[in-house]
Formats: sequence, C-alpha cells, structure tokens
Amino acid sequence: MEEKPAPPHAAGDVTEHVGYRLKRAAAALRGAMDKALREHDLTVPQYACLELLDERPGISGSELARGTFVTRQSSSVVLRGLQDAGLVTRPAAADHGRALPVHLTGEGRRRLAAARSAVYAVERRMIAAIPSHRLAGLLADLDRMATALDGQA
Amino acid sequence: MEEKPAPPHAAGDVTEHVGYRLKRAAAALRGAMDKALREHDLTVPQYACLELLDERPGISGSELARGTFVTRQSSSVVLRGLQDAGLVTRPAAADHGRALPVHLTGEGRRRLAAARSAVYAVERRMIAAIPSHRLAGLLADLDRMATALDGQA
DNA sequence: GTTTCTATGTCAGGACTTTGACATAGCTGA
DNA sequence: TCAGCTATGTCAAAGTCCTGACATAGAAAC
Repeated sequence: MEEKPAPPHAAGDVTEHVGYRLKRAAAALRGAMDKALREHDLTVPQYACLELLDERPGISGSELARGTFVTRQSSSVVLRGLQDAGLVTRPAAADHGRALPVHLTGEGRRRLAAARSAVYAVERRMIAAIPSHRLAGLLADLDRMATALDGQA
Repeated sequence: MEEKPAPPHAAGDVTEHVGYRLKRAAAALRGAMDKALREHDLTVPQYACLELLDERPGISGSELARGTFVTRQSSSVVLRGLQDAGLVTRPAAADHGRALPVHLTGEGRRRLAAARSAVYAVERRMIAAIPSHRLAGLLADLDRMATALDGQA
C-alpha cells in the first residue's frame, strides 16, 4: 500500500516530465557544443567563461561563477586553465577588495571569435527546429522556471 | 576588423540566447533536485537511474545510460554505487548476451518512492511558474530542439 | 572603535562525466 | 565457415562540479 505522490501533471511516463525534457535538451546542447568546440580546443565551461568575459570585462571570479551557474570553486579551476593557456589575465593581488578582475588577452579574444562561429551554428540548428513565433515564449518560459526554482532555493 | 559570425537570432546579449536560458533552467533544476534529494541520501544521477529502472525493469546498463543521457561508463559508476547500497541487483554473468539486466530491490523501490515526492514537488514548482496552456508546447519544443541537435550529431 | 555580516578566494575531498582503449558475445554476409 | 560488424561491459586518465571549511577584506551595525 504505497502512497502515490501527486504527479506534477498528467504524464504517461517519465519522458513526458518537464525535468526529463529539460535534461534531454540540455544534454543534447552540451554534446553538440562539446563536439563543435573540440576543433577549437576549448571545452564548454571554458567557452562560457570567455563569452561572459568578453561581455563584461574585468569581472571577478565569483561574478564569473554566478554568470555561468556554477560555484566559484568550479569556475576557479576553469579560470586557472584559461590563465595557463594565456587566454585570460588576472592580477596577483587586488587593489581594492579581494576581488581579482579578470580580462581577456588578445589571444583569448581571437580564440573566442573563432569558436563563436561554431557555437552559433549549433544554436541556429536548435532554433531552426521550432516554429519561429514560439521562440520568444520559450525563452520567457525557461526564464520563469529557472527563477521559480532558485528563487526560493 | 573581426568577422562577425551570423548571430543565431536577434539578441542583445548572451542572456537572450537559447543556450544560455537552457543552461540556466537546467542548472536551477539540478540544484533544486540536488537539495531535495539530499534529505533522501540520493544524488540526481542515482534518482534518475532508479526512476528509469522502475519504469523498465531488467534493462541493461547500456540502455540505462542511453535513457539518462550519459555514457555507459558514467552510468556504470552510478550503478555500482546503487548496487553497493543495496538498491539494485545485477547478475554476475549474463545468460544470453553480455547485457546484464538490472532490477530494483525492495529497498530500492522504497527509497525511490520516498524521494519521488520531493522531486515531484520541485517539478510542480517549476510548472506552476508558466501558464498552464503553454506546457504542452514547451515540452514539444524542447523535444524538437534535442532531436535536431543529436539527430545529426 | 569594535563586533558582525557579507563577499571573495582558496584548499581538500568526493561524486559525476567524458574520451579512449580493450575484450567479449552475438549477429550478418560473403 | 569465417571475417566483419555491432553491442555490451570494463579499465584508466582527465576534466568538471559539488559540499564543507577556512582566511581575508570591506561594509554595516552597535
């Protein structure tokens, strides 16, 4: 006599759950990006890092972590790799607080620009799969779900 | 004079890209599930494994891996953990091919049932954040995007 | 001024995931 | 029959990510 938890919504099996679909889509994206970036000798976390750094130069490691949705510990490892590869720079000491501003190097910008084409191609393929008039709504829904989840986390 | 790669769609910054939103939503879901499952001493991969096993008892490790969108190497590690914890059983040798059928134990079923409530609560919170009439379309769009990406991968 | 709070960076340990490689079992086609 | 092909399971190494813990710097509260 087991208690049945209230199902999230009418669904025949797990594959109709939102979580499952979300995971599937994210896994597919990750895989496609991984493959696309391999030719540019970059990993997905590294690319995400460079992209965010290009948009907001000089942000700290913690901000970078928040922007890529990982802990600052994880981001720190990636950052060190990029630093060793000469793609980003970081002062040894902070001049104000403890935050160390990170910047792209020229090489970092070049590598990012090259990789971006490959990543954009993946994104276009993904977008092409859905009716164009649904895109904005999809983006909004994803955003609402994310906010609902980590808002009260 | 840098070549600008064709942008996937009109977007002001990275946060308006589909990939970014997808990653954000997936990260939020992962975080919420992690937290919910911690009280049940299960990780997200472990829960996913148990859930799939409950729906398709006796499937092989490779099928399990495909169903949870990871490599069979990853799934193998998780499986061993579940086996050590006494939540699943696996014969030492296969009677037909090489595939080893995995089954939930009674304890595995109990733990799954307990954890399911917590996970369903997370999913309900996620669904509640979007207009209910959009849910079916959202599921379909996620599915189309995933298919488009790993279809030609 | 001192205490408390918050933010940042780092270390350590553990869990998950991936690529690459190898051996084995069954099937398929010449 | 026998050579390939596919699927499965496993090992090894590397990378990513997490929790927990600690020290430090600035801001806020008293």
